[in-house]
Amino acid sequence: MKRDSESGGERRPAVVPTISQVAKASGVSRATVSRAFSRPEMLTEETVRRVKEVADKLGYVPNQVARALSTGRHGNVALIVSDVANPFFPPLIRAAQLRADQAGLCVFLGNSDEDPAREELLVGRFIGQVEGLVLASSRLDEEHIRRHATRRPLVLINRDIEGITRVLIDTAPGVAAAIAHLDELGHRYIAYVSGPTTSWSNQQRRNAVRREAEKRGIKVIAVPARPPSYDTGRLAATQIAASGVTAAIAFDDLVAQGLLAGLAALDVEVPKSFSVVGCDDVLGETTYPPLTTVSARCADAGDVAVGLLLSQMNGGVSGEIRHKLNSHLVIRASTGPAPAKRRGR
Amino acid sequence: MKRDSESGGERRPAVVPTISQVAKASGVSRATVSRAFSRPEMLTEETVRRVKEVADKLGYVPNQVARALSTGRHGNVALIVSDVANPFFPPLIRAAQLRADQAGLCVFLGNSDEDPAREELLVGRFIGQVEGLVLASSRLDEEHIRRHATRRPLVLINRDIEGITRVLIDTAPGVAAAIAHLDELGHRYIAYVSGPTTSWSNQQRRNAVRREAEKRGIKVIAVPARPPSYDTGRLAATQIAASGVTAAIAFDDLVAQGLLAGLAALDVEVPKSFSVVGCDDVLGETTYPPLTTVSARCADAGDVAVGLLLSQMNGGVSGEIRHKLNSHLVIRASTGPAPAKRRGR
DNA sequence: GAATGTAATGCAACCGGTTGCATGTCAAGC
DNA sequence: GCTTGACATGCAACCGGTTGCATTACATTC
Repeated sequence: MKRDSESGGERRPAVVPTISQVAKASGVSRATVSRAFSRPEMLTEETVRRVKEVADKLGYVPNQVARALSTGRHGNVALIVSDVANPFFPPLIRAAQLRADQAGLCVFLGNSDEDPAREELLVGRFIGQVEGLVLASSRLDEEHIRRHATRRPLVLINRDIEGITRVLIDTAPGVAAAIAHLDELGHRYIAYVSGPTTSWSNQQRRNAVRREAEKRGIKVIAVPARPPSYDTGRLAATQIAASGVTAAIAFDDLVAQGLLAGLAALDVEVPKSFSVVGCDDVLGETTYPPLTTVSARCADAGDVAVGLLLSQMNGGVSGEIRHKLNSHLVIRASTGPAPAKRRGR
Repeated sequence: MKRDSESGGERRPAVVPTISQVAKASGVSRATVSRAFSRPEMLTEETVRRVKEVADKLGYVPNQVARALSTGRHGNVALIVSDVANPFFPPLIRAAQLRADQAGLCVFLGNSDEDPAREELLVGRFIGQVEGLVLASSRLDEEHIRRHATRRPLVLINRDIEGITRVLIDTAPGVAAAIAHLDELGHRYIAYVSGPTTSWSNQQRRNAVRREAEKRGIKVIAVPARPPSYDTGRLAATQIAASGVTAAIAFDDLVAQGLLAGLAALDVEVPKSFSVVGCDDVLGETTYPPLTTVSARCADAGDVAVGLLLSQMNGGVSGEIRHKLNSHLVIRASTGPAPAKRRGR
């Protein structure tokens, strides 16, 4: 009763009851109250019931910070990404959140803005209050990452460092399928619109394109779009249209989308006279025309990474884990038969 | 010297030195070490220098959790959004992060998935370890929000509750400008493609459309797209094309983009025979054709919200704040003169 | 040279939980 | 009836910082 706030007064922040108040009010020791919440099996059912009842009435809720101080378990994890605003990340973030939520964990989000120094700063701020870290597309150098990994369980996404748990989105199969798809459509001369040279993903994609094209006797040229974005993709259109290729595979969907726009501006019709393939499948059907792309399951990466982190936090996994996520080609409407006049160049 | 890790051994998690170890190593009391970091002006320069030097050598870094326990300042804030994956939010999140970073704060991100119960759960988990909260497009009922606001500084985005600090993206001016723009182009009969009825933004936009259209003698019909998304926008195209209107204003860019796709599928040319206006300006020029839209400065909302939160956390602001962010129309290529045959319906 | 004031540092309690160990209670076993 | 053990609970130290107050050292003033 006394807790019902009368309409009107009561402006100061409602004071949160502590374990001591619950102890006094229910006539037991602080230790017993603590155990009623964290180790109820040690107590009589009756005691637990009584304590919880009193706690409820008082509005008591255990203080996470205090608990963390004595146990070292904060119930928090950190997720650091290179750019929240890149459409690749939101689904990943969302999935990671979901998984963490299910485990009752809170997640800190960090945005490194592609800057290693910033990323290092964030790790420093987080590491004291989290039980584990996920670094997505980390730009830190290997030495730093290794050091952090000795302090806390740490999982990498799309970064391949031996000895550290990592989940890698393996776009090679999807890219290979894309080349095969273009081959079947009669394209014999294509372009790879490449992303950041330091990016693991870009290296992997570029290599997959080269390998598969060579196998099929398809000629490939590389055209840069750096940093990868809608704008750089659009700018690449001129060079690509002039090169004589009949199709292009872009580093990611954003670049592909820019390329579509650039081609449209040059009156190159897609897919009638030119084919475009994206990568990541983060734009769905929202491009015009809907983009044929390598679906990279970026959401799964977030989910799996947090899952691995959890098992590392609990079990203390033995041995390193290198989790590969598969990819596949999604065919939409931006690819079509190579135009006759250009076929075989 | 003894701390230099020999290359080789040393596999166990590097133990973090505590204030006591620094105290012993530098021959001062724990209190002095503490002050060297949090109140250096109380100490001799010489002492501060010595202590910090030792601390550096040991790799000491103050434990945030312990500090929070005794001071109540955790250095954390929480940001809860209704859907990370909605393109409206990433720029907002990014800006909020940036602002928090500058203040040395860590940010928890929560994703309510449009579910009030989930949102409530998240708030409960966060509130014990943050100094303040930002709720963007909160789906909680007013009573809950008020209660949380008594416990911690709290700022709302796009939610208008009297007495609680809030930042509102005022799209009315931009929407009015859009109607004026359509009016000038000769459109006399248009559609509003509406979003969630419970959304403050939707109510505001719908009202602005009605008011301005009425003022200009333009006839408006409402067509729902719920939940607002690319798909519902696309589906709305049929009904809209059949209605005889010559232009549509969509609840947000995503819906507008879907509408563009739907119209294209019906062979309705935009902007030649139909005009489309979006809202939020989160897609930039990436649609085809580039979308005329009401630019809503969603990034600013994140920045301002955290700014207000900070001042509330520090100063304890007096009086309520209702911060409005302006909007303006960005004209791109999805709007054009009303087709003659339809003009004047 | 003693009294006074001020600045630098130390002592110890405190924040709100957790947990190893000691204590107390009660029932079963001999 | 006394020993033994299992179980429930309490005591008190601890996690790693912060901070009010006491103490010490030193400079200033008369």
